[in-house]
Amino acid sequence: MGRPPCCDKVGIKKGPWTPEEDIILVSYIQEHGPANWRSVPTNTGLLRCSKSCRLRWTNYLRPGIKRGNFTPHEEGMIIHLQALLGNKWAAIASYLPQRTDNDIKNYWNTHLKKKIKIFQSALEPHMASDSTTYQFVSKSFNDKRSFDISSHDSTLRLNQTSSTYASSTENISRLLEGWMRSSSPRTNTSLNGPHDELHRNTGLENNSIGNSMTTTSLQCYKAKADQDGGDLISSEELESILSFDNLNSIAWDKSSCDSILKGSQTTATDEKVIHLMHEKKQRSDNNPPLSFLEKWLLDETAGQVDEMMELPQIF
DNA sequence: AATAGCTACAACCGCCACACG
DNA sequence: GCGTGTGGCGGTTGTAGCTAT
Repeated sequence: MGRPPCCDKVGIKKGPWTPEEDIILVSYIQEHGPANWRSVPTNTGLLRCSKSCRLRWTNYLRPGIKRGNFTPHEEGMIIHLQALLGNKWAAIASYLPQRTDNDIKNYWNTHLKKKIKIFQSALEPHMASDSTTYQFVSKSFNDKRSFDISSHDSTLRLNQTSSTYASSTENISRLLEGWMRSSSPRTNTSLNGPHDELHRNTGLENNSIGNSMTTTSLQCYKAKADQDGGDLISSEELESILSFDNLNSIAWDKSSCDSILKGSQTTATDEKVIHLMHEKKQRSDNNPPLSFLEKWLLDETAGQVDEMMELPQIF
């Protein structure tokens, strides 16, 4: 016997919500809070299923939702995070608190995917065989420090970025937790949340960590290494962890890495991770400036492939 | 003016993970 | 440990509005 539907389909209204329905839903939630969705249709008399009520609230009626055009900054973040995380719209949305996952998903499908596709097709004939669109776009963003991060301070903290980007350590921890879950056998999760778990695993105190993505990578690495039994962590996994730092182009400064590790027991793998980070920085330093590509990607009116044909000149 | 095609986005569907009895 | 209910997520669809012919 299959699972019964979330609600009785008979007599359930579908399609666009009317303003009257919205008012009923909003006033109910204002009174009772956004919980126990199953009881919402019954208690409000709405001829909608609980799921529909929840979606209407989370995607449209919830306070603090920003509507309208995406800014170039938001667009850049979506492109970058999508390249990094894939179609994890909820995770991406956690970095844009004013946008819903549905909004971001729609925007990606209707605007950005197209741009990337055109970009990719224009690029393909001219790209070296080991280059990918992601790497290219990623480098482009990194080189431009496009998320308002100064390129001069090697110990940058995320609170120097705009208010919406990676604005909380919780967001970062959530992201890392997701990675931890998918890349290693499931372990007991913390009673106090993933952030606490990270602190426990790394042995580093919250106030000494700050919001540095570099630090976060190291935390993640150490937690992973601890889970796997010390230094049993592959270069590939390390690279994967370190790729988090592409999020905001935190500078790869060896001295800051050393200071981060100060106070915790330094192992051979610690040295390995620092070495890898150093190498990564050197590679990144050698990348040619690609800012015009970023401009093109972020340009609402872009779309002329002709301009892209200029690409080989810079390679 | 009519209509075919396209675009944007709200809403729906199905699946999954987790909590709970 | 198992079955069930619920909420969350990502993919897809439906449709209103716009544009081109």
